[in-house]
Amino acid sequence: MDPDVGRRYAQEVGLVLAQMGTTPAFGTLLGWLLVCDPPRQTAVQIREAVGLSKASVSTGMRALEQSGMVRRVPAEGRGHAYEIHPDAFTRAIDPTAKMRAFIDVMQRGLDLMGDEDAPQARRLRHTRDVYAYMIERIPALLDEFRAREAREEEG
Amino acid sequence: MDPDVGRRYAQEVGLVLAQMGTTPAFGTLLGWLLVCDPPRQTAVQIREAVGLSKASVSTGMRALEQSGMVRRVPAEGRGHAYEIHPDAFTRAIDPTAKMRAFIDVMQRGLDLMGDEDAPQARRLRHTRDVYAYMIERIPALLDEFRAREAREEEG
DNA sequence: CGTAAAGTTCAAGAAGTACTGAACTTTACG
DNA sequence: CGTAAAGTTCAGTACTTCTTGAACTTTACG
Repeated sequence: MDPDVGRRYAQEVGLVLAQMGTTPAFGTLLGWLLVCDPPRQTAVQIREAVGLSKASVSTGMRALEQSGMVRRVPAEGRGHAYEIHPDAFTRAIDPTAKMRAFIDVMQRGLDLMGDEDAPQARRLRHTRDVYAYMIERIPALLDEFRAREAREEEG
Repeated sequence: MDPDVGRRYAQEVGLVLAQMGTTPAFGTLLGWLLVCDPPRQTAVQIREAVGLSKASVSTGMRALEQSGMVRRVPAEGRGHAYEIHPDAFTRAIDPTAKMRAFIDVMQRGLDLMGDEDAPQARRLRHTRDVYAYMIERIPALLDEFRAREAREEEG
């Protein structure tokens, strides 16, 4: 991929991720690691590729590391390189996070009301229960996908 | 529920929703409509309850209406009242929205690469496919929940 | 049909946040 | 072991975005 195209794509990913609450820089770095060639790159390479400051690369890469999406690997010469985890998104970006937050705030409302079975609690109960059900079922879906993926790689 | 407790709870909901990209005022209004008694309230009542300006209530309620979470109902006397839809959250807050955004940006990366089967495209492909699979299966989960809910109301 | 309440719109101020330059610490080559 | 590259930290700046007061339009009661 053309380096210029890659840089712009990384920024696109940055925008998408930013709309989900990360900083643009965080998403840009992730976007670059998603498409870069070779897949392992040093901070200096990344910096030159995406055009962020040394400070932003340092802070952003640490956040990516802590979130478990990216890992450090030894590099020849000085410093170290970074590599995105193959299924970084499924590992770190929990699609049920939003639902959990809803469940929590609904439950808190029910606690404040005191009587969970009161008619006025219905609005809160319904929302809590829908999301609780979804979250309960989603892990099985992920397992199914992994099984299907494994089957395809054999066959 | 104590009016003061209700107001503070509405603000809590506002904070939770704000972390998902809405304005705090939007979430606060929604939070109030979740727990208020009576469930139908005029803009003036809402304004007094949550302590937002007339302007914020007006703008916020319109957004809630357009998102389909809240509907206007005729009020006695002047003006009109608002009422939250029983399953406002499941209707309007699509838990797959985030996944769709990821699928789109992964696909765009694959398009830029040209060759979808290239080894360097693997990182993009994997993420796209996981989320596509999840989205495909989630509607069935919602149906299951509704069926279960209907069964419980009979029994 | 006049008037006051209800509702809308928008410019301006306030508040929060992300990026970076610069100073500092750590690392490792020669 | 000196030095230069690599990496970290943080205060300041630039930017975006939410809220609101105020002026305006619409509604409906008397």
